[in-house]
Amino acid sequence: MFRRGRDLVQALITNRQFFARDACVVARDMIGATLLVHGVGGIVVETEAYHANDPASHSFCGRTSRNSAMFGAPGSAYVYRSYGLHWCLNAVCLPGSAVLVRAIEPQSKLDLMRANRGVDDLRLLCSGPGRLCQALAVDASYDGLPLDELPFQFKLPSGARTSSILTGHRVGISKAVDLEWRFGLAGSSYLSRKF
DNA sequence: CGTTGGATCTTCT
DNA sequence: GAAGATCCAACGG
Repeated sequence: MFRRGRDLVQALITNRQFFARDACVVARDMIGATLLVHGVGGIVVETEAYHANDPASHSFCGRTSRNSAMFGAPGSAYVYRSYGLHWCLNAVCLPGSAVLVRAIEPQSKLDLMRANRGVDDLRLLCSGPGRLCQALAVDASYDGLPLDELPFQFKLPSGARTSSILTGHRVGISKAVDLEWRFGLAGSSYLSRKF
């Protein structure tokens, strides 16, 4: 009993420590981790880092009601609407910085994801920030929630990393376009686009 | 293959 | 009023 509780606290501390670092480092380290929402999800295969003093970041011009979750606790979710249609899910790192989760390899509750997306092809379920939010049914009501508590589950891969990480330019931005802050799992069939 | 335009909301000018 | 961390269907070559 005591042991269980102690391990739980330990896990929460390490989880918070994991996110309370440079967003680029966190973005790279998140590749291969398992992310679930209500048990739906899979393995993170593509991420992008956004810094507090990064012209491409929502937080660059300071705190607003939309981006306030970016200034919350490290390890919490920042969810925003993109192009008026899609939701995008981020993991908050140091204050004002975050990692955009761009693609997931579907693993858990595939049929639920298919139903949420209205698509059968596994490769089209979570390969893109808007797609994965639709597949995992993430919307504004998840903004600010901690990723290490239900309905979220976030687990780092156990053991040493076996596959290599791709690096590239971030997608769909017009500022700070030269930075290579996009990361992906080499060889994955579930990336949103080529590197 | 590649390109284009429409859907539709939030923020800032 | 314009632009945006997007997606998809409809084109054209």
